[in-house]
Amino acid sequence: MSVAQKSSAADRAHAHIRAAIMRGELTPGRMLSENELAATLSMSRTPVRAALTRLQDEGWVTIYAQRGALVRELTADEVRESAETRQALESAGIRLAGPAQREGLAARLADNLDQQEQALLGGDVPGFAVLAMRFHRAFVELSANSMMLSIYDRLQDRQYLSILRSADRISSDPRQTIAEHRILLGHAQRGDWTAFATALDEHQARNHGHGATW
Amino acid sequence: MSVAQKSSAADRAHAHIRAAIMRGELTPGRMLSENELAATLSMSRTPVRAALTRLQDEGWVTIYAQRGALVRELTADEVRESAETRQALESAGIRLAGPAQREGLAARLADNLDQQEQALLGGDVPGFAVLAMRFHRAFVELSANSMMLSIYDRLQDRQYLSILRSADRISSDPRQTIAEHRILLGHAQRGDWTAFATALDEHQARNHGHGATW
DNA sequence: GACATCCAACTGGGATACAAGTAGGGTACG
DNA sequence: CGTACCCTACTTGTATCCCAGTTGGATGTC
Repeated sequence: MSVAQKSSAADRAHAHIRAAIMRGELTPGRMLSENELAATLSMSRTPVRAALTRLQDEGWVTIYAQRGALVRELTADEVRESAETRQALESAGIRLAGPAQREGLAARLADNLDQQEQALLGGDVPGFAVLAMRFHRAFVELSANSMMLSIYDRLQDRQYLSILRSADRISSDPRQTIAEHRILLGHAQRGDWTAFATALDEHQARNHGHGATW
Repeated sequence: MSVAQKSSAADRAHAHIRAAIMRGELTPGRMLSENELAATLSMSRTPVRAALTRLQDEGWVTIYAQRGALVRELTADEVRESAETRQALESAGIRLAGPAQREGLAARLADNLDQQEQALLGGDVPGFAVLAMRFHRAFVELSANSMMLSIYDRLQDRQYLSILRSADRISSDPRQTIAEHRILLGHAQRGDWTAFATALDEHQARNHGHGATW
């Protein structure tokens, strides 16, 4: 499959705008014009429009009738609600996990944790954030439930920026975070899934409020 | 606010098609044409297209390029995954509930249960199904988390038909369902939320597999 | 009859044209 | 100077047009 997947103009527009927001080029409060976007992307308004409505469904922008699309700010409430929802799915993932799913978990978590430590030693905060996000995503993967996973991804995706920002705030004591992660890993290695679930709840409760989940 | 909310043609198209699917007029496997829909709705293809893409995002149809939009069938896997996800959110709702949210719960559940029994006595199975859905939705409402609630609504909404269908299958022993619901109510009335959460888990586990959650 | 081929009638994707609504600045008037 | 008004320059919403891809039946061939 070396041939590039032919994508529609609408998909390209969606990816472009979304990436620009994630990179921080398009900041909240910025007003987007269909004409302007169409011009920079060398396409007509039609696919741009489709992309914007999709971005609205995904929570990135708000479209005001006859006025334009506004890049949305994540409110504090939204961050909190999103974190709560993600935690709910993580807990469910643990509960739904069967032996087959649990099989390779400990090894993967251990590997991820090593990388987390290396990232911190190298001062790579964004790298650490991504790894921590993957660490938690692994719990939802346990569910073997693609619907849950897609919902989770959407939430985590949308929070990417604020998670990255909160990384700075938290980096004062990242060792504490990793220590808690290591406790989870220990339970997983021993196969004590009840203790694992309990520890995850506590871990989440401790992080409750700052928006990031790790 | 007696004036009817002015809605866009795209919104009308979306509501129309979605309602037709929910009513069972448009059955899975049916191929929808933009031209045909535009004609029956007396509008151009443009708003119809917007509606169809949105319906695709919501899981109602699948759009095949240059061929048309297919009304989707709910696969068994999808029903199972959806049920698991809904249960995850219900459990989270209970856990997140504060005293303020728990306040009126018992009364509301009791009222709902009375209506459930009346519906069954009257042989109103669809009515019973709707009431049972509301019963479970109440748990998610406890979370005071609008994001969770909207995700839950979308899942429940999409499963509406299969839930209604499974109502027939289950109606053989609806008293058992109501009895379990009454146990939950009892815990809520006593304020024993730990027992409530446990009973909910068991209740869900018992229903696991038939797609409906009640 | 079986099969390859072709072609016409569809499909949706995108570009463009037009309609309708909004916001804000300039202007006339008090 | 303040205020109401209006007009212009935007915006999105919808309609229409064109294009490329798909499909399935008619047709020709063996």
